[in-house]
Amino acid sequence: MNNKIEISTKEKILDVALETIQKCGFSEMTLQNIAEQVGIKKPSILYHFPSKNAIGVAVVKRYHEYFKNAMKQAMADNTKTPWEVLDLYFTPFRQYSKQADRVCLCGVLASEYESLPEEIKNIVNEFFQWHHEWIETLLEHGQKEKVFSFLHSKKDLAAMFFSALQGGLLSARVSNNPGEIENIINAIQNTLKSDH
Amino acid sequence: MNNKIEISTKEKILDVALETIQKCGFSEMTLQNIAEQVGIKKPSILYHFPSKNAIGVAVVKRYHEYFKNAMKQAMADNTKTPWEVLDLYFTPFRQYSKQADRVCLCGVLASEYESLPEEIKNIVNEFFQWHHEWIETLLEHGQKEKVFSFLHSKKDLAAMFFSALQGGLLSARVSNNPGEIENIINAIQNTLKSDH
DNA sequence: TATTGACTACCTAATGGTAGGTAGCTTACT
DNA sequence: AGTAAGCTACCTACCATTAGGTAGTCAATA
Repeated sequence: MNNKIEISTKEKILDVALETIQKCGFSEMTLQNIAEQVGIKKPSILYHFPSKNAIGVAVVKRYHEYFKNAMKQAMADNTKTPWEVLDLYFTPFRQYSKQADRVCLCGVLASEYESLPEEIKNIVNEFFQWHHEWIETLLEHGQKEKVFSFLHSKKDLAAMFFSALQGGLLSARVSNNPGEIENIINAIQNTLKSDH
Repeated sequence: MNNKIEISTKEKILDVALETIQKCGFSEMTLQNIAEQVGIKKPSILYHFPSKNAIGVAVVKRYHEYFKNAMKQAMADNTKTPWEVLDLYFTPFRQYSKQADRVCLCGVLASEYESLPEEIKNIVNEFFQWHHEWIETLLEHGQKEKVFSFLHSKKDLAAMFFSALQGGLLSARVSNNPGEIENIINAIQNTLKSDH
């Protein structure tokens, strides 16, 4: 019996690719580098994926799906308060920030947007849209249940919160201050308690 | 007499380099591309700058100086209210957003931070720090003069505002919605009017 | 024995950068 | 004033390296 969880080469490639893009961007991600980190030779990468772009597409799709699934679960759980759901939403941002040198994948891709292949652009676009809408939905939910209280439009707030998280990760890394994302999270939470 | 404002080749190189980085990132900026856009050949670029990295350094320095000077002027002008100074601060963000395909130079560089030469990292770091501090100073100033009113700590707010602007530019470009930065600006302004 | 997953060897294009040369303008000296 | 030296701003030609990607091979496995 093999107790180890076998991670397929394909998954390993995606893991390494994700990390590389989060650290240095898509255009700095090279097949050679991935190969070395995975422990195989460059052409073997192209056995698992037809091209570099295809790796990019797979990474972003998987990333996006992760968020969607995690939040779908959180929303489905009726025992969770909006505050708890919100906190769960912060989790990956907190995690990446803690690693200090990683930021949101789609934040990076948004930075090099104009040079991305069309297919990746589209997923990044969907990612941004989905997050805006999801936050808006959560705000609405929390407002109805009278746990969130805020003054501005849900749309403006959702835009600001998501943008602040994206920018916050960048700022935390540049300043080498992983705790900075907590400042952002504090500010977001306080904005939703503006009934004093 | 020559009425035309002569832009030196050196300045032209920096202009093109700035635009390219804002659109596609530092690692996508190539000497070949710059040369074509400036209208000279690749090796001539290296007559004006010793290396690609040196171009990067010069671009970021100039960019940072621009902000510092503009805000120094605005602060020195005593006829300007904090609201007006804040609005002036938003100007470049509005401008880049309007062009739809450009975002903040240092936002992009923050995205590819881990692959940047040390010298550029340092300036980007300074840039972020300067903006955080500058916003904090403005908030303090506006609070003292009782034109801004807000609930959270100045530090948290400054972090959130700056990060939101950075992220907002990314979001606006990805969503192809230049107006999105206005949502962010609205949310920021409203947060400073929380006395109702 | 057919398939899977890796390999070696190689290709073309593009990258940052170098070497060496040249037309045209300034400056300095006789 | 004429000319020689030197500088400026560009050029062509080239180099080593690396990029993504291809062709063909080989060994283990099911």
